Amino acid sequence: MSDKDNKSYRDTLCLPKTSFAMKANLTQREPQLRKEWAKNNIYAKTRQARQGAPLYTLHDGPPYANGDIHMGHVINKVLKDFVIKYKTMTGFDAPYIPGWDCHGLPIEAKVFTELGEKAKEIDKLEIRNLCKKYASKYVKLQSKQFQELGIFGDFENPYLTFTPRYEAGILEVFAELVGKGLVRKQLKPIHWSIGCETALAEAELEYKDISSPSIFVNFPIAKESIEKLVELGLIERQAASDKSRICFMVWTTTPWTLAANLAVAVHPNLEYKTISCEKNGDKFISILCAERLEAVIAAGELKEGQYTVSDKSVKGSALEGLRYLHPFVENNPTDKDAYMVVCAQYVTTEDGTGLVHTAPGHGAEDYITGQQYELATYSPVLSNGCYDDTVPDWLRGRNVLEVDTLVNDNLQKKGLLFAQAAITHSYPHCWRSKGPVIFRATEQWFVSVDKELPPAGKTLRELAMESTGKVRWIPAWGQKRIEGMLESRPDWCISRQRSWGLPIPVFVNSKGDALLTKESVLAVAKSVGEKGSNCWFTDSPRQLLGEDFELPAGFSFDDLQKEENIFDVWFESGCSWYSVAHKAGWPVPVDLYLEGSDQHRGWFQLSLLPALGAIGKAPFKNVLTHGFTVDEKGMKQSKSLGNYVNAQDEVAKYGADILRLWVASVNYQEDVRCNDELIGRIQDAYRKIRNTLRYLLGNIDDFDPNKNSVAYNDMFEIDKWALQQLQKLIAGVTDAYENFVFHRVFTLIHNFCTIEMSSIYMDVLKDRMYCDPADSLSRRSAQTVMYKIVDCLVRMFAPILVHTAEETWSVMKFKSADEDSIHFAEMPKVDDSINWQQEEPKWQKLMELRDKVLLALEPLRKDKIIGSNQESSVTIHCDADAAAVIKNFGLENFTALCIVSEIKLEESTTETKVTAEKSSYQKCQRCWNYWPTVGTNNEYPDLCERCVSVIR
RNA sequence: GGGCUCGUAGCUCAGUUGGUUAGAGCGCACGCCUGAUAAGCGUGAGGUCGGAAGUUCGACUCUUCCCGGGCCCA
Repeated sequence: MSDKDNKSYRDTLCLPKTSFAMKANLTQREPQLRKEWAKNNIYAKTRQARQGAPLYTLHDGPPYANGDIHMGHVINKVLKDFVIKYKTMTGFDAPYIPGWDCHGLPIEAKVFTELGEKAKEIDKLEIRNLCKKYASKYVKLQSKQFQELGIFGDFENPYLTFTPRYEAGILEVFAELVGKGLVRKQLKPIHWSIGCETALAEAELEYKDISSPSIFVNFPIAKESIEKLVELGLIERQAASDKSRICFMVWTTTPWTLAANLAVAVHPNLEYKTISCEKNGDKFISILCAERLEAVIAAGELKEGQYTVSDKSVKGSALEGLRYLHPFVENNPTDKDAYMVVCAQYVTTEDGTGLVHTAPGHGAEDYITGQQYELATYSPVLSNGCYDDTVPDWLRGRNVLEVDTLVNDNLQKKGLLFAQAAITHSYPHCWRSKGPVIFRATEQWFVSVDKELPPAGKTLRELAMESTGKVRWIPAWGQKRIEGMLESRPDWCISRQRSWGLPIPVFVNSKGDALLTKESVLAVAKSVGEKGSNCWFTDSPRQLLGEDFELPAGFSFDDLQKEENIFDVWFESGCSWYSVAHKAGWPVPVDLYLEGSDQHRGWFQLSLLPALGAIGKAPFKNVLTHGFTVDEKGMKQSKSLGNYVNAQDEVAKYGADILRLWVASVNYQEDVRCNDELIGRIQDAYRKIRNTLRYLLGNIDDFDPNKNSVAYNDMFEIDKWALQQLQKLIAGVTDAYENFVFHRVFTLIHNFCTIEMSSIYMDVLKDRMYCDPADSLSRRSAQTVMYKIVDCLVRMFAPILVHTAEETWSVMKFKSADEDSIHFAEMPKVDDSINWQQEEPKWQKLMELRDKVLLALEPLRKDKIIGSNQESSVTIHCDADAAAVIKNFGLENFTALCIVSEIKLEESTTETKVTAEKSSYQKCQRCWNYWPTVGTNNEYPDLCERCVSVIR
């Protein structure tokens, strides 16, 4: 038999035929598909297709409009797209309105950097316009990059936080909070540039090493507190009455802040001792942390014998409440308590004395401690860096950066300066004036979280804590996390002293009274909604509020100034549930917020608070979070570490569907390991799915479901099995999608393609599909099933492999639904008439037997007795049970299932055993089976009976 | 330093309320096929479940501590 003859039989076979290419060529095919989608307005059409259907609202959290998108964006947006597409395919009207966070310092800072020297001459409005331009540029860029991932949405009409409509919404929410009395003004220390006389944000600080004074200062303890120390046993009674001065020893590197000292902080759990010594003729007993003794002795250059240390020690908590005298301020300048020991967790033993000089008006931690102990936020420093009149006269009007020597001399004279030196340390400087930055308390606007608000009479914090139980958090620990944050969060400082943002609409009169009422805010909201927030800078108060606005008592338009604070951008994005969702007509709470787990503190919390304040409800029903991308070792990714994965590069290299499949393959609830290799590996899985489709499509090329379908009951057993497996798959995939467990969708589909399809069903089917007559029941039975499988598979992975699904849909000759795009189609549902559970035990036994058969062939193959399975003849020595299973199934069917030429059954009492040998029959040159009928036909001596009948 | 969280084969994932020799797919190795062919099939080797201690008759599953990550704070 020559090759040529073989060829002639080849032509009598029904081999797979399809235009669906094996090679995906995603990077070229995908852009073409997207062009088609754009041309056909795919998103608008999806919405039309679901008009009137129940809404499913996923509200997009706005990414910051700066820079290229990265892998974090990819995960976030692709997950959202999975949800939107899945919900659409299950019959919901699932709109997606993408948004961008456009205001804020990073953009303003970039614009300043780009301007360079020119920045100083440019006015606020011009800066704002440049910022708007900058933000718009990146909105456009990111929008394009998102769409390149195959994401559908209203990218023509995204929400941008700088638009008048959005800004007005923020003010409308703010008005509610104002109306409920939640907004108040309070002093708070912030970074202050003396050179620029302006507040600075963290991002505007440059850290430089400078030399600062390092001084150890004794704060004399008040008489009544000395008595307590005696009671504690830390001070001996005799010592208390002799001429020693008993002090708390503190350490500082900013002597100028001593003028604003209001407290001394200790760590409640550290041990404190006394050191007694004589220095410069003064006798001291100083209290300090036991662990710092050695360092302090060294700093004071005390020699052995010049000092004694107490044996007794007390915990810091025992010192709480003890009082001292300020070293140079005679009377407490504030209207609140001062000059006592307080406890703070941040006190360390790394430097200093373990007693921390605390000036609530001049330090972040000091401020928090001050709040806890109800101290004043005392900051006797003017905007130009000079002391005000509340300090001792020898400091008044002096620049705080030039008084270190004065302070030291004063302390020296009083004998309170234990030691002084210089240290070099990193210290923040202003990025523009380059001078050192100070902490200075300024008036800021706050949203109170502990003030009761009408009508419930509960605080925002209480409402927030109650609301978390009503939200479904995915994963569930999100609830604990956000509750922890809500429990401990301070009042929300919503004001910033910048240009690029929405102004806080506060007016002040010359007496310094602020005009901020629900009505005034709503009046400004109207102006802003019409003209945009630039009007705050261009219009007069009268214009902003409107001619008919009724000013409250004490205010007149002739005496009204505008404040120039802007909102914290978090307040802006925290109002999106109103500015976007509510204004789009969606019911609030919306169905789903879906962001990275950092947003528990960020967007989730800061959307929850305004919503509770304004409407008394959380803005979301479900909150789903995902983890962060890390490198292959699980470490944080960064450009500087060199383990950064560039999202654009990956899309360009592999195509969007590969990235999307990768997102679907990982458990996003945890950190996601990610590098080029890991993404590249997903291509294998993609190819398996693609080839499975290709094979199925190739085998139904001549199948018209309307004409050739076979009823379930008339099908071959293995075809029924395949349909049963499909139902099982649909059930699993549906459940996984419903619960947002996309990696289970991936695993289920991938395993289905690999095991049920490729390695079992499609392999078993070859003989029937290729060799039986084209229009035979056996082929039509299998084709009915394969058609159904393609149809269901493509729908099930459509939300993930958006391009490949569309491509598949387009090559399907007979579509089961008359939709132009797979993305309008519906998800398959389980066919309840097919009871797959019932058949499972039977099939499990059959498959186990099949495995035993296949295993028995291996030795023959190894010994080169057979090559393919078809060359073998198998004998199964099986128990009655197994024999029954096989007989019931049909020996012929089982032989086909194993793809061998012959199986003989021999009942045996022992354990089931399979033996195999080379078939004694001849090989049919058409179907390659070794069957007894080969050679029985004279006309075709090289064919089996079946093949003879087919080619006749 | 604090809150939350994660750590099962090379990779991605399963492992119900603690209970037989810890599973799957991929990858890898070896072999087969050459009528899915830059495809397809089979077989096999890989984990003692981050580490230690404890509770228990019995723990990957519970407790404590430690190590190493991540997010958010300080």
